[in-house]
Amino acid sequence: MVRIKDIAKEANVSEGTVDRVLHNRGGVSKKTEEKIKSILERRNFSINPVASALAMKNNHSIAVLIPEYNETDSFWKLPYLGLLKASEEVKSIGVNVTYFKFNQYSRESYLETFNRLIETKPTAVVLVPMFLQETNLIIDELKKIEATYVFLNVDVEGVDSSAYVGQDSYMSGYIAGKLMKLGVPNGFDCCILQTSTSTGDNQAILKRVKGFKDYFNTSQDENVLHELKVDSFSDDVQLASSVHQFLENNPNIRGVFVPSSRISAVVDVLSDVQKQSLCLIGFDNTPQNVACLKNGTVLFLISQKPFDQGYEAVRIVSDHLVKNKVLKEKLYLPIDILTKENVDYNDANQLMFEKDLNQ
Amino acid sequence: MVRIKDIAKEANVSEGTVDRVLHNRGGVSKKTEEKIKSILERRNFSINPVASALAMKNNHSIAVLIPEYNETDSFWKLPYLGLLKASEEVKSIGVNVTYFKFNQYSRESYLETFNRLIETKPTAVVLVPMFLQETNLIIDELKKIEATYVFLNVDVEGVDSSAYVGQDSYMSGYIAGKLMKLGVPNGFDCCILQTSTSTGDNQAILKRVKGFKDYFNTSQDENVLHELKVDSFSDDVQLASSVHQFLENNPNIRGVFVPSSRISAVVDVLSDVQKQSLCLIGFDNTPQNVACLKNGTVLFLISQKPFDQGYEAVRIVSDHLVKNKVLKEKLYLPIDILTKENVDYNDANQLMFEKDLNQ
DNA sequence: CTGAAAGCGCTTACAG
DNA sequence: CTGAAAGCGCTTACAG
Repeated sequence: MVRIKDIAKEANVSEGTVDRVLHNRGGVSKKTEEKIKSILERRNFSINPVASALAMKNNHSIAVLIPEYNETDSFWKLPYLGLLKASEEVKSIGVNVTYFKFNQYSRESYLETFNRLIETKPTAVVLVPMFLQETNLIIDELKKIEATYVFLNVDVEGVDSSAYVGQDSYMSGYIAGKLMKLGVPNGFDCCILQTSTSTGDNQAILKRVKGFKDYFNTSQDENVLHELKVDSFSDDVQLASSVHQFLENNPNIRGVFVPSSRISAVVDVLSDVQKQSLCLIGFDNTPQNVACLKNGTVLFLISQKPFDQGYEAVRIVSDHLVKNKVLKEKLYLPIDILTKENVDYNDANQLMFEKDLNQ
Repeated sequence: MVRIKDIAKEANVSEGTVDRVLHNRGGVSKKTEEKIKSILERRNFSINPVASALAMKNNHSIAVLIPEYNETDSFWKLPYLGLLKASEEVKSIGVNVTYFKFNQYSRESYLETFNRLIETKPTAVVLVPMFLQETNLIIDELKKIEATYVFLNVDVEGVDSSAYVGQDSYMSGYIAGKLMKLGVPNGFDCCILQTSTSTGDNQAILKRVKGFKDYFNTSQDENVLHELKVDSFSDDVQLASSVHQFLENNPNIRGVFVPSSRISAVVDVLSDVQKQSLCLIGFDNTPQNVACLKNGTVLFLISQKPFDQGYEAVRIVSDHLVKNKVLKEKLYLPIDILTKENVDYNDANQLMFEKDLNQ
């Protein structure tokens, strides 16, 4: 390993001078600068980030603003684990990550939690921008203190952000459309099943639906596309009656697309015959959905790679803070197509990390 | 931040003694040990990994034995880039990675390159075990020097290894079978198209074919499965004549499965009508294959995630060396289903890394 | 069983 | 414009 000391000796200068050209701090004569640069190049020098971090007492801090999760509402667990994994890794380059969890159904909680966050004066912020109006307030604050901030999982249009880490929702819906066409025999119909009320991550769902429809409309085969809106996925009885009535009225339907993460709720209210005859496609690898995939009722799930989203968000921000890498505006994660057969292979990384956690 | 120095002062001992109890190095009286431990606890001390890494001069070395690549035969480029990315990251925890490239068609090159590698006395080795007999010799050597070694991309049965990073080939073929069933209308036939001669990664291909057939046999629909073996994918003229003759003799065929990475060669010899009417499914996201996916001739590609394979191999070995994490025996990477629509999102990581390289 | 000191490779004042 | 020296927090011999 080539050290600054080695470069300095070869150039007949002090280590301080090498450091000055390495970081463009100026105050070095053109001549020595050139000389040092050429030696740097030739010896293929690269700074030792560990020593650098130690000397600088690198105390970058990333604060994360993310919804809390629990047993029944566990979607945010996976992004959180991904964040945690990256946090552990970046510790060794002097980056400290702290978490602030809010209630995703409460604007007050969102804002209040952010206020606690901002008091810690982080150098960068990773946030899930749940509520548009409040997010605008937050962004104003962040700009004031000149913090880098990246959006995680939810991309808000019309709001500047340093970067976004998540999925291209439109395209993921488009792909769901393609898979649906494959799963439903020609001449039969499909439907899109969603709630009529809006929830937090509505934005993504709207885009998925748009993508899905667009695929249907551009494709030449003629399958009719119906739409069913229900009040809630949580009220079993009502959901059951809406779905059954709808399917009776439209006996030609052979495919159901659920653009939210709640397809398992739909499966729960279907009869065995319906499970057999319908091609079901949904989103997100929640435990419940994965169970439906494995028992064969759901044919495909599109995964957002939530674990990876969290992981990448912390990584790119760290690399930006420590190594001055440019933040990519949009970091779109893979659109995973999950089937019964490949789902178990899909989160080796995440499983390994969870295992480590329990040790 | 609480430092060792602070703990030492409070306990009226030297920093060295605190270090001894932190790492259970022994040689500390029961009494002082207890005292220090309680202070550690109370002050909620945790070691600064940056300083630790620097002081330890962590000088682990990983040597990688991997096939070389070039323009036409570029499969190994992606694993290499993945290895490179991880190498950069683990530098900061004191791990150095060096590369040794061999000619994948020459046993002599394989063995001779390994001999050069072993002279550098690496603490761990990542290798692509191309030739069975030679691999056995290599493993013997590695055991002698007690080096950790992990297999990359190719898993060799009947040979001990510390770990394997790659795909579950059988299952990936099985999934190809499932997708083929979706793409081919009921009542029509399919065929598996492969070379009759064996090549290096034959093992994987055999397992894919087995998986594919198994899916066909367990599924209730009746599509007949044919097989066509050709001499080589490189001889266009001959390939064209074999394929055309075969398709004429079996006009009922609507799907072609190519279990190697060469489906693009098959596409090149098909007529426009054939391209239209056949459902084509292949392996690996080589540039040529991706082009076929994008222009719509190939419906699905199964990806091995070659970039990630390289990346993970270096990461797990590093974590093993530095953090004493146990090596997972089999690290199966996701079985990616690629379509025209999602292929561009699939290697954001790899593309970002390539961009960084060029800066 | 314990301490004092040097060193890991880089950065940061300070002096000139 | 440049150098010498101290320091980041931990680890490693070495001496006792």
